Amino acid sequence: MTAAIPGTEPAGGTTTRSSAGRAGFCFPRRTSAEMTDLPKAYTPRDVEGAIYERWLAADVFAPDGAGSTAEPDLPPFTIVQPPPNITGSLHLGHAQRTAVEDLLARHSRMRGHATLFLPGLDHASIAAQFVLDGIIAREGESRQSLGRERYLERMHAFVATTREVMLGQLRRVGASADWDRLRYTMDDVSARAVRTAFARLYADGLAYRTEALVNWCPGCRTSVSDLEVVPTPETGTLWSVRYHLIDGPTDQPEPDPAATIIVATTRPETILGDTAVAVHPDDDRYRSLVGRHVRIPFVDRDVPIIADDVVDPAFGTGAVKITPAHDQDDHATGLRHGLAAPTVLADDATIANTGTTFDRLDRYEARLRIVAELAERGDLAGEQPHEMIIGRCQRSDDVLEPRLKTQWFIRTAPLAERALASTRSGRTRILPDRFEKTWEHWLTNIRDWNVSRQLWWGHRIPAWYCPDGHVTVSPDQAGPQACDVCARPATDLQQDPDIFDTWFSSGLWPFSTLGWPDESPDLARFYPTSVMETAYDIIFFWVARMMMLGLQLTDQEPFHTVYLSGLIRDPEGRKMSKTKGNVVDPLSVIDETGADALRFALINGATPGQDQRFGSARLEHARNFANKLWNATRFVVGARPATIEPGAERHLPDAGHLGPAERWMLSRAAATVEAVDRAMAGYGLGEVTRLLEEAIWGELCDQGVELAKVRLADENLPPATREATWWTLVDVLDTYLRLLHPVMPFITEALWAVIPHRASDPGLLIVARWPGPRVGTGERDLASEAQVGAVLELIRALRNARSEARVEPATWLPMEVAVPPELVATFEALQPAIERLTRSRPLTRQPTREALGEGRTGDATTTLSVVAGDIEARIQRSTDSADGTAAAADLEQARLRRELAEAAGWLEAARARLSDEAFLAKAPPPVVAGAQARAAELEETVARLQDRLKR
RNA sequence: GGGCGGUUAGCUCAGUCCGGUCAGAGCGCCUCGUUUACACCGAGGAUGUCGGGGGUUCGAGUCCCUCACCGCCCA
Repeated sequence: MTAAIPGTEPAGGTTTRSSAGRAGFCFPRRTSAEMTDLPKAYTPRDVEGAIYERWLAADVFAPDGAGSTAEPDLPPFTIVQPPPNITGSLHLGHAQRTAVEDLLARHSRMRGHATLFLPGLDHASIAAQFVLDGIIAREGESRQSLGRERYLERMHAFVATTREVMLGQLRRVGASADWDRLRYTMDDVSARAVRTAFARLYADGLAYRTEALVNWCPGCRTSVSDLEVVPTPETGTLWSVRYHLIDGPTDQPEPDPAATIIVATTRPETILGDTAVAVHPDDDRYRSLVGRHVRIPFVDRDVPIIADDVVDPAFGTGAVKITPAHDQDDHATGLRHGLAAPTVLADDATIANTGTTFDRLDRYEARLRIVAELAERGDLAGEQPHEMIIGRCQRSDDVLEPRLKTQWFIRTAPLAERALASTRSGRTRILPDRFEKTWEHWLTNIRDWNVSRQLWWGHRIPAWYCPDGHVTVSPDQAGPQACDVCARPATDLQQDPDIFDTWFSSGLWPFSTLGWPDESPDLARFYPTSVMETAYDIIFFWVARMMMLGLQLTDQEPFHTVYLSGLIRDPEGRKMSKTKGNVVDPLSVIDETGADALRFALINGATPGQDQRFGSARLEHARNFANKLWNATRFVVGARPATIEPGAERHLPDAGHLGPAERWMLSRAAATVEAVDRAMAGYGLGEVTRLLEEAIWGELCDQGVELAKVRLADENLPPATREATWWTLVDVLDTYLRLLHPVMPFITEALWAVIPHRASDPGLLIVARWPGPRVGTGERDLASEAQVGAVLELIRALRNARSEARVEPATWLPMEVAVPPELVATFEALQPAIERLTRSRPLTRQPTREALGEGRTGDATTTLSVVAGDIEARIQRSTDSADGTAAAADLEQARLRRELAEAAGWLEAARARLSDEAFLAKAPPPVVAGAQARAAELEETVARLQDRLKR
């Protein structure tokens, strides 16, 4: 079995085993000499690309791929990726979400579920147009100058390039997605789903077309939904304008210069569209004026003074102008009072159709001119700064205009009701659950959803209008044959020029990706999906609409769990944004530290729904952890006893030859499996990484390996003993590589390839089994954990004492130790390791504490006393060196006094507790017993320390 | 105005659901150290009245009330 292929080579190496399923994508087995040729430091760059290629070649991503090891009896697991916008490149937030999704997918795959991680991209109509408009503007072109057809050609070319960039990024992050099922919100299947969905909603009376006040963005030249309005506090001006009264609408040619009513407004330019002045019905100041009329300046329109409850008498003068076509509240007032609603703003927010000299002026310029002219006429009664909230466009930041438009709306009330029922009943669960409150509030107050967009890039609304105004909605790609109402031929019909809000196709995503509206095999098998992962800031855009449309159109919850990630912020806690210049490119991070480190760093700090700051410290820590794991594996692989053949098939360590340290390691690994399973079950992903870091770095590397080294190096031990130790290390390492794989897929796959496997293992870790009953590390062994734990505690205490006494770390000193009977066997078995780790030689075990010899080597000035639990030890300092000076004795005395003070403090607290009769009477017995045991232990420790200090 | 989250070691954060060795981790800092896996390392150390106040309880970062500050969402 020779395979002199460097570890960094991609696929193509020989395999040592011949199971048909794994041939061709197995890492080459190497001889011992070659194994230790693993580079000293982990260089992700050298392995990640090759490993990803290997996964692809093995066809392990797809639930039904050739390399799949899914068990047919288990239900499938589906996670449909919320598609990122195709407008450019992925940012850290995308990387984080992909890491979480991929983690869930890999975990489920290893547990034997047929796992579909379905990737996709979103056409993002308004966002994409915004980006493309910027690009063509630099070429001196515009949407209008190109025309719809050429504009869309440009768009297709643009997204063709960004698409490849983004898919490349997803692969670099390590997404184990089924690329053959890659979907795009503008592909043919999605288009058909959109048409069908809309036609069904229309047929069910849930889609309707009406003239209504919409949020209009003059920059984007389209309406936007309520969700896309960003309320922005600004300091504006509140102008007071004098309106002149006339006796009636027609009978008085000129207003009375003396009789006026003063209205307050922040938007003087909309005066041109005023159709009333409103006051509160109970406002005595104006009671007599209600029913009279005023003449609107510039347009000379005579309008009534009306009384309405919505007017706040405390606002401004208590009288307000009413502009139904350009203000949400005024619109409602206008409807109540049957007022006309003349539109005075064009799509680009210039003044229009007023017949005044202000026509074609921009809204802000018109405002200034109007204010100036009012002042000139003496009708400006005052102006003052005014704090207000104005709506801006989420995309372009333009100030939005309420405008009357005829558009399509989705009736949300019945849909929201079903979505609420799902979460209330627990059929769909939102994590963290506090977001269910937000969810409730939003869905109970939801308004109808405006889905028309006056854009070009997106799904065209499949509605046709005949010259008589009849509406025909058709799901057919070719459109209707004839008008549904009057049967006019299709040639007489005009399709609605508008497209759908992007989020309409997003709402269909969990099932349109699986073939809906067809009853496709994928839909039958993978729908409803399992988990929807997304950032909490788009719970309404995405999750709510998927739930509403999913329930309405498929009669099923589209997913049973919603996992809401927090947002990634910069080290100062600010949102990352291009304008702030604090965005981090995930690819540059991956280039520097590897995808695994990035993933670990992103998941390590993650608590569901909680934002996290991301900085280099976190990342370096993750990289160091990867390197630690790399080197631990390097050690294990290189430490193979000569009696084990290179490439030998893996088997469990021989129980008869296990020492305490081995049993401890196996038990700790079993404990970690349990803890990780618990954390995973609760989606505590950050907890998973913490557990694994502690188990791998804190236990296996810092303690397990250190204990094992001594046995492995001991030529006097029988081969079977050393073999058992090595197989233990292999077994534990194998377990941890499996547990860590969903978080750090590349390095674990690379390392797993160089440790021995069982015949039943597949050739790749990605499809190997998650540790558990079938592939476990055995049972917990609590006795071994406690005994070895006591010895580890002794080692810590000895090192501590030496360090505090400023003993040179390299100095070997004689030690005597008294060990309680129940620990003797463990102690003796670990004695060589204890000697080595504490630099104690010769180490003499005394039968009792009393036998610990003061008298043997001298007095207290040359002895360090160590008390660790039930074990007590004396380190004999050499009298012929500086260690034996009076200064050293002082240090020892000081150390003992400190330890005594600490123990005495604890003891005092414990006694106080036990002397509290209420505690004894009311606390549960186990707690009392625990307190008593602790007090006894502390008494013993205090006594021993006092004893040492007396001598 | 309503709702939610945060406030724990110099910094970044776990721990709060299910009250009793929970006062933790990493980074930073200090002291040592080239023991053949790893200096992307090891051994050791210092630092916190767990935001303030009140309450419940034998016992409270942990439960309740209240206040303050920071942030987010909704209106």
